[in-house]
Amino acid sequence: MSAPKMIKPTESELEILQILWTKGLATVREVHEELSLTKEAGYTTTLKLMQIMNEKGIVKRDDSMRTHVYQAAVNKEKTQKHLLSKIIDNLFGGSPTQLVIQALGDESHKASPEELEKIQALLNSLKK
Amino acid sequence: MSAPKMIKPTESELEILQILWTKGLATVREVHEELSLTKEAGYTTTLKLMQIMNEKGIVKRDDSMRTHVYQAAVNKEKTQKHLLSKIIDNLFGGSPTQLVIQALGDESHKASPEELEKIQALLNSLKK
DNA sequence: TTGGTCATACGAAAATAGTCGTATATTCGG
DNA sequence: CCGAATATACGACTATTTTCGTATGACCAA
Repeated sequence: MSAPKMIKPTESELEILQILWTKGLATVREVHEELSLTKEAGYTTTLKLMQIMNEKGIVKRDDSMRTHVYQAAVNKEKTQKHLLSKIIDNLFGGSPTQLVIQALGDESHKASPEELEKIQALLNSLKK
Repeated sequence: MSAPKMIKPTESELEILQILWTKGLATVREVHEELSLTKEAGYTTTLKLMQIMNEKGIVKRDDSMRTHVYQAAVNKEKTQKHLLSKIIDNLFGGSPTQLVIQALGDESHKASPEELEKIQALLNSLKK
C-alpha cells in the first residue's frame, strides 16, 4: 500500500512535507536542519514526527541503510487541492472566488507580473 | 479582554464563526441548529465551544437576558486574510499564485462566469 | 404550584498533537 | 580497541481540542 485514503496532515507534518517535496529525498537530519531555520525543536522531535508520518503512510522511507532516507508519499498537488477544498468550505463558505480575491490582495505575499500573467492565462481558459 | 492579538481559531471555531458572520447575531441554539445540518454534535458541545470562544475573545455575547446572544468579535476579512497567509506559507511555499491556480482549478468549487469577471477586474487593477 | 422544557455553568473524559528523555546500536577517527 | 558522535526506537509527558454528562436555575402552560 502506498497513498493514504484520507489526506490530513497536521501543521507540523505539512512543514516536513514542504521540505520533502522540495528535496525529493532527505534524511531526518537534513529535514531537521531545514526546519531549524524557522523553528525551534529537538532532533528527536523531528525524528518522531517523521516516524509517525511513515506509519500513517504520508512518507516512505528507505531503511536499508543505517541512516534512513525519506520521501513524500503523497502527491503535492493532490494534497494542496484537497486541503484547499476544505479551506474554501471552512473559511470562505464554499466560494473559491472569495479565497482568490483575498489571496491576490495579500500584502505580504505579492504576486509578480509574471505570476499575474499565469493567472490571467488560466482565467482565460476558464472563461471559455 | 477584547480583541485577541493572535487570531487562530480552531476548525470547530471556524465553523461557528462562519455562521456568526452570516447571521450577525445568534443564540447558541440557532448556531447549533445550523451546525446540525452538516455535523453531528450535542447541544452542550456547541455551547461549550462558544463559551470558550467568548473567553478567548473570538466572540462577544450579550448575557443580559436568559438566552445569551452571540456575535463574532473578529473581523471576517481580517481573519480570512490572516489564515490564508499562513496557508500560503505552510502549503504553497509562500506562493499565492500557486494557491490561486489550485483554487481556480478546483473541480468541486467551480466559479461562475460572474465570479470570474470579479477576479478579472481585480487582476486588471493589480496589473497596473 | 408544579412539572416539563430550555437555558447556562462546569468538570472531566476522550481524542489529537507535539515534545523530548533515554536506551541502544552503529560508525569512525586515532 | 575505545570513546565520541550520530542514528533509530520507544515510551511517556504536556498541551490543546473536542465531546458530553450532570447540576442548577428560569420560564411557562395548565
